[in-house]
Amino acid sequence: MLDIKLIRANPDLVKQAMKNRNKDMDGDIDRFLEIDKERRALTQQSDELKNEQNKASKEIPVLKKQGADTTQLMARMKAISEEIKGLDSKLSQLEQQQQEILYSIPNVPHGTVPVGKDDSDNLEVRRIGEPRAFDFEPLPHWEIGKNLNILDPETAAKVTGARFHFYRGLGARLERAIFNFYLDTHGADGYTEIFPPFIANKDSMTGTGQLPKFGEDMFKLEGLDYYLIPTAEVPVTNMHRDEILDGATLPRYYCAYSACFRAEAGSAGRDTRGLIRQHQFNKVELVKFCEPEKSYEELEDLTAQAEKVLQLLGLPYRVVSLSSGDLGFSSAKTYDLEVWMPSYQRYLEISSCSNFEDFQARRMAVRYKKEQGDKARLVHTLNGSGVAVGRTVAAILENFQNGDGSVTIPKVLVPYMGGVEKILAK
RNA sequence: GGAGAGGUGUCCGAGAGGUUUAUGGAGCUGGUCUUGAAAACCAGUGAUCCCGCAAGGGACCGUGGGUUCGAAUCCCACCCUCUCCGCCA
Repeated sequence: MLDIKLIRANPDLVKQAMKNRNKDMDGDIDRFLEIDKERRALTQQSDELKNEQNKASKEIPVLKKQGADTTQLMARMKAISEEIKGLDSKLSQLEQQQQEILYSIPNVPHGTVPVGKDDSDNLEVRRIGEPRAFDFEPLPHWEIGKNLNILDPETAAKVTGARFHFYRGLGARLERAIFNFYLDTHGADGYTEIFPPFIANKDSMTGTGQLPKFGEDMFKLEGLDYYLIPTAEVPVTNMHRDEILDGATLPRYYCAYSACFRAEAGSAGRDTRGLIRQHQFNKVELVKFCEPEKSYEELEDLTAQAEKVLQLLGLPYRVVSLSSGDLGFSSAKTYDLEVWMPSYQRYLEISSCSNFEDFQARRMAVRYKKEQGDKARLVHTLNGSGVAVGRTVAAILENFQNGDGSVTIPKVLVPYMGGVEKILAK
């Protein structure tokens, strides 16, 4: 949610920012400003009447004690009370309309974000590692998984439906090894480990920006205002909703494992094979709360933290800065980490690290005070995948496959695999 | 799931239709006293949000409705916490 004052003071800046996102919102913004004007005028009227009402409420008992007749005054107050009721109901209507528009406006991209229409305008920032030259024909991970009997989408289709997987044996163990390795690595670097609920309520989903706009991408529990979380970002960021944090405790770093659930109504037909696009997948998420002045420094640091695990695994990847047209709704700036996938013959997103500035904090009312007695200010929130686990399995299977059909386990994972160094072909 | 109790400012805690635009503590800030500290005493402060250049005004006692000239206080619905019982990993 943007600052109303920013829209009021700088409507053209916001309009241009939306155009950079490929969204013409001129009409919405103009309507927003009209409502704002009317709302403020009515607020003033209502406040004046309430002032009169408050004064009368104090006079009436005094007059009564003196034995004076208050019927005439009370009759007049009755009329004022009706008038206030009318104004306030009109006001709450206006507020709701204004809120609706406000919730539909995405964040303003940061000045360093490349302006562009979609992912083809994303800017490659750096490339780490070399895609491997195979001396045999590499297989896609779903075939490797089938050959090694460690990935089983068919049984999952029977038990649940399309876009779910059973992992079996060393495959299941590999999944578990990866997120344990991620948690340990981030934990050692100062991120407090969190194990969150996998279900969150409507207020939380609104706080991080999934609602009201993207409800159809989520699984909602029948008859309840509860949703399966699409990412641990939701419960972890909402931990501090409606709180005023002590500035001395900032920045705060959290890491959390969770299963993630995505309905992804619009993605039918894409990446239908393998682990790339599932309704349920595992992810370790990094979340930060910090002072506004530090958030871009923290974004670089957060991105480096996510990169660290890819480097330790030895996976080749690149970092891209998303263009204004490809940026997520709540984000002011995002770096994607893309891992090399031999079967796709290109880099594929495995992590997304974003600075939301105060966009989420304003929705959630997360503030801080640097010193006691200071005015409360909104924090900046950031998060990034550190990183997606299912896609890591896919990347490991493909990048570290051998000519004999086996897959070599990266050294850092061997202890987590109970000493297993290779998954051998049957 | 059943029964009971309760949600008030940073914390504890009063208040049960009208001089409460929330009593009183604790805390915090400053001071007196003291070699220094503690204690005691004095004064100040009292969350947060909205409108306004300001003066000022308004909102806020779990949330949302309602009754009333007037609601923390009465009524209705919902949410949450605690205790006991049941069930369960």
